Amino acid sequence: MVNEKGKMKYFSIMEELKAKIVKGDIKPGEKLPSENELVTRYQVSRHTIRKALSILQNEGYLYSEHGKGTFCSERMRHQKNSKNIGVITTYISDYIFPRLIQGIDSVMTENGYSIMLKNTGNSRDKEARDLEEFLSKDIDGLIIEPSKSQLACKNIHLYEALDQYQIPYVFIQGIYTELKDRPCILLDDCQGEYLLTKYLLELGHKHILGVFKADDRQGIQRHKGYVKALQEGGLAYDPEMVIWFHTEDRRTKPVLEVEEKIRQGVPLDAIACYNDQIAAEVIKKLQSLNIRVPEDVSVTGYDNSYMAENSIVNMTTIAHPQEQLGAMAAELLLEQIRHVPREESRVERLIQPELIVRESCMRRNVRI
Amino acid sequence: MVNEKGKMKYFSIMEELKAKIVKGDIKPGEKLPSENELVTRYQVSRHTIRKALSILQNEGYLYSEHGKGTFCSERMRHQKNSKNIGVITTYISDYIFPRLIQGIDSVMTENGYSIMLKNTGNSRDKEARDLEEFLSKDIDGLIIEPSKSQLACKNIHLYEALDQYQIPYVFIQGIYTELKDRPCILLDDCQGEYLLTKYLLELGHKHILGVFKADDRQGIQRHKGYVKALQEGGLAYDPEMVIWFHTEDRRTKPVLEVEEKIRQGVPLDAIACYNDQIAAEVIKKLQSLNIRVPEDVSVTGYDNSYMAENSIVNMTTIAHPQEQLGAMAAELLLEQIRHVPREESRVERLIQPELIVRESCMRRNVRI
DNA sequence: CCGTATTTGTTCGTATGTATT
DNA sequence: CAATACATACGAACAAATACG
Repeated sequence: MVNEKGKMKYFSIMEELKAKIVKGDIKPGEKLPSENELVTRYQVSRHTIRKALSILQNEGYLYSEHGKGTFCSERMRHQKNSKNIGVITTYISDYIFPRLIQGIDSVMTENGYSIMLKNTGNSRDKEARDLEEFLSKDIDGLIIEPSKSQLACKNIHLYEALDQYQIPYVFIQGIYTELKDRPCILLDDCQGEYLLTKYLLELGHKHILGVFKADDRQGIQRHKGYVKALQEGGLAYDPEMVIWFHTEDRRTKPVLEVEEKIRQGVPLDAIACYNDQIAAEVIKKLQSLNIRVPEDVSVTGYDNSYMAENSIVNMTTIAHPQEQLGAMAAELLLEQIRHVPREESRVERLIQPELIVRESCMRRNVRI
Repeated sequence: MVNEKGKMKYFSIMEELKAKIVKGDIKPGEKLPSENELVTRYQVSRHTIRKALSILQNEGYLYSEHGKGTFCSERMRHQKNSKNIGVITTYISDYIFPRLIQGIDSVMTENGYSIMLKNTGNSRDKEARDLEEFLSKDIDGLIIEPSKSQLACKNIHLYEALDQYQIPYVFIQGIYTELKDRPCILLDDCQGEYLLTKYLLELGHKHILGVFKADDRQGIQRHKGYVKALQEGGLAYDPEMVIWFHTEDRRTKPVLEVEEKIRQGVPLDAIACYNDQIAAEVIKKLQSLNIRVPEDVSVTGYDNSYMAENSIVNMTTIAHPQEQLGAMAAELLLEQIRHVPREESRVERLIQPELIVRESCMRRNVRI
């Protein structure tokens, strides 16, 4: 009772038709092939076709008229000027999120827009559901923080649907490689980690352990900056000195592997962490191992979050202008909504990082 | 193809079942006869029965479980069906807000709702604008954290408008006295501050300075608990030992007045602060005055926010189940949307506080 | 206006799959 | 394991609305 995709026939037919409608292959008001045509096309019974169609009718994608045919609903076309915009973030944490939203909100409220909020938990499937949800509602624009931005995007068709409906959207923090040309506000993460690593090198560190996230753009870029600084500093890049982690194991792997390296006796005098959160956990772990920060090991964070300023050891980190980022994204989206051409855009799209020096790093006395 | 009543078989069967549900002959949660039983009862084919049932399922009257049966829904059909709900908070800070929203979001998303977010900056005028905005949009319900909940409410007419449009709403954190009977999720702030103050008294403190917010319910309630504990402990309540502040001067007044009291030489061995944020600032100020916490002065916070755990001194505070509060508010709102009567409500509305003891308080040696 | 073909709507019968008890 | 109940699927027939020559 299952087809090759492991789903019910009526369900996959329904999905296929829905995708065509969402993408615009079937346009509002257009007549669908008759039930009998669909029967021969899909090689299923009429009953199965009718089941698929009835779902789409219930969801409002289709309507049918007795004796005439089945048609794509008009109501699926979006009325502009709902004065709503959507925001999709990865997490609703107390880490970056609040100030980001604050920045978006202040600009958007000022311009008379309301914000609809969704989050993905950094899951692609949830992102797809959120996008479909927003596509079915009336929004004038969308700000999206991509989920797992470094992996190939499965949701391209949904973004293409946004294009088709002329709903502008702006990426923040990261961008899918398949959608590189879309408007986007990024932090120069490569440069940021470069500054941090260079700073560590200048303090005389020789064995800098890197801890980076493998499944988002930020992680890859920060790693790049780390490598660049090492090479400029004349130190060989050693893959053994880098710990990679993913969203799923972020709470355990980084700290455990740092501990492992130390137990193995790997020489290290500094740890460059993916962000403040990881840095805070690493510092706690080091202290529990009776390793002092910064006296024995220097640690750097990233983002300049509250943790960087309110932890046991105040961290050297990179400023993350969270609120500004939100405000800039909002302004860029407003430009898109107002069809301001690229040349006239007044929104800077690459934010330059700024090194914040606090007390988590200390000069090493280098003996030769 | 018409029966004696001039209607389709499936249609009249559907109507007959619907009438039974509406009348109460079939009660919520009750199991319907199996499809085959209905087949023999109505003398129609199983397909016809399924067609009738599927309509009622789509309208939300019924749901069916594979292998178990078909059941009458708990929920009644909602007329408004935008599947949007509004949330109005006072601030979008990284203090309470993120986890609160997280709790609301997880419940609401699970039930197919989208969240529209607005914040007031604790301003009544902004709250009025937000309410008007939501009234003009299509929302099925509203969760509101009142702004300056202790002052007389100027926006009653807007809440009455919500009543008129039958848009249910739920208050969190506080409630306007004029709207006391409305559904609401509160923390027992009086009891919370009572626990803290009692704890301080048990540690032998005799001069407990209170710092409270004057313009919201929480501040007033916490002050009440503070007074209650003092009186039970046999200490006279001294208004001079309480610092009141408002939203507008929250960033400066509390710390300045604490400093002032100390310079005046007012004897004090403990400070009970309105929340962790104030406590953190007070601790910083005390340390800058070379007063040690907790050796010289004990300090308590409130909310058990990240600050309580990640500051220079880990604070004794009251747990604020932020995420749970959000989830409970969301569930209460769903009950309102589904017209669940008060007696059948399964949402607790007063959250009991829990004392979290950390290192910001220390026993005093009392000499007599 | 009529007749025919097309298209959706309703109904029945039958068989098999799968979850629950 | 068997019985029960819902889920999916195919086939067939006829009704009712519509389109078109």
